[in-house]
Amino acid sequence: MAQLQQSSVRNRLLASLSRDDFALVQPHIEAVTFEVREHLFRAEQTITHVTFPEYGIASIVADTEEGRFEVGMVGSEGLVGTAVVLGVDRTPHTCMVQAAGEAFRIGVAELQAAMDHSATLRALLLRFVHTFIVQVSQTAYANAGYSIEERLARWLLMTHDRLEKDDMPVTHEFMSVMLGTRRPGVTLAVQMLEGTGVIRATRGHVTVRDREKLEQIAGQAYGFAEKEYSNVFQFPIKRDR
Amino acid sequence: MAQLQQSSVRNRLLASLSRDDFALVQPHIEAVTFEVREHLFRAEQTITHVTFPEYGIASIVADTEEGRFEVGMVGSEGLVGTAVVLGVDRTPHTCMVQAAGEAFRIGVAELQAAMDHSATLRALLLRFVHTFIVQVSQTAYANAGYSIEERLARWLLMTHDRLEKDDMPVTHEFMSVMLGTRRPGVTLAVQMLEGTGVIRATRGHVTVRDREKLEQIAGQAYGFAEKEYSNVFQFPIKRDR
DNA sequence: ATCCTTGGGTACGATTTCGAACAGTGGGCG
DNA sequence: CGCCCACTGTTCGAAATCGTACCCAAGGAT
Repeated sequence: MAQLQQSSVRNRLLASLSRDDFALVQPHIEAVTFEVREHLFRAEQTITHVTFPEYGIASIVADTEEGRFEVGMVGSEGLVGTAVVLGVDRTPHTCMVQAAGEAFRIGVAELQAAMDHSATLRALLLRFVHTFIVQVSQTAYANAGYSIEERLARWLLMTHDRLEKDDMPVTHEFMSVMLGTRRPGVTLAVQMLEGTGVIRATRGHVTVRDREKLEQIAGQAYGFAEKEYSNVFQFPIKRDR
Repeated sequence: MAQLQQSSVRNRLLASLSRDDFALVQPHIEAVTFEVREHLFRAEQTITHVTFPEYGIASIVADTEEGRFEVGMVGSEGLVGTAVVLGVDRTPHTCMVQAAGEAFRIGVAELQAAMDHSATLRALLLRFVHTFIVQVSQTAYANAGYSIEERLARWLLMTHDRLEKDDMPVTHEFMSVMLGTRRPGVTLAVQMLEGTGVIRATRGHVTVRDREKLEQIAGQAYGFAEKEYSNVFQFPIKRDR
């Protein structure tokens, strides 16, 4: 494979590395593609790689005896495998692909070595972990006090932030798992959102039509994690396009 | 002040440090006491210290325009100020004392320097951050799918884990803020728990009487964060006593 | 063109929680 | 000793969500 050029990297973290830090990890990076429903790692299994998405979205879900539900999502703004960055090579969480895409990944040992070697690399990755904690805590907040419609609005916004198109291929069933509610509840919420014209829904697809109004509907359920990300990194989660 | 001996430290993280790592931070440690409702740091304000509780409990709460609610709690098993450990000196969260106690604390710059210097110190503190992420994600999980009674049971268990006595000084009002529900809902939940004999409630106090049954009531809402902690550290959150 | 699987729409009673009052009451304080 | 107030108990209608079931429709597969 031709040597990877940093300038062609879309992932915000990799793209933000200093020249030296990029040179440190570059030899160990490999390009991969991932498909919907694929698992990047499973609960309680040893994690082998840390993944930096280029396109697509990965969901971090908690697996319990009573089903799974989403605690966070990561696209090209971040990395998958925060546990590894924190020095733990397994976690009770599972990582599942929510939207197919491409990514760069690096082996656990190689990343650990690079992080031990470079304080600036370490600092960058740890700052992302901080923003991820805020994201998870906002999930907790949204689950505690917001209606299904508001939480769905939040989820659609977060997905929209991480995709290039306004059209997202998702089913009601899938969204109900992500939100931790029943499927008919999602159907009603979708209809309400569609009624106000902020989205259009067809079989297996949701299209965002009025993002601003969608943010109004989501209210405080959406926003503070995204604000924290841009505070910490000086650029927003959602890229201009 | 007489030189602090590691052997007399109760905080699990400080106590787990290697002799060398402890010597590294020891000169910068100062002992403090904290009172109920005191703030260790406030949302969006610069954090000056990282705190290692010896006794008592700190709550990490998210502050929003529509009130606050708890995303996690920390006692002598951990540290307060994960953002600093991750290289960020402010956060959108607020830290409030839930149960009065004592703690050791260290200035941000001194801790940063020590962490830069010692990979093993860094590794220990980062492992705690990992367990904290799992705790927050379990809060998200509990909020999504469990009744007030179950969530209250979880909260009481978590508090019980971090106190030395079975008696906790808390009001319904306080618990309702922590859980993000209305106060009368807590009153009902308390009565239900009291009815089955697992707790005894008096004005401003809750006493745990049957911890095992309380765990049964909490079900999956409690447990996986605690399991992860003991996985990572090889000792449980709750100390024998 | 037809089948059949998957996804979406609907219904309905049961249950939980909300929102907003208002009424007791324990115990510290003057 | 009695007042006062924070804390607890209770009520009630409204709203949201649940649990469960059944039917319809789209669109790929054969």
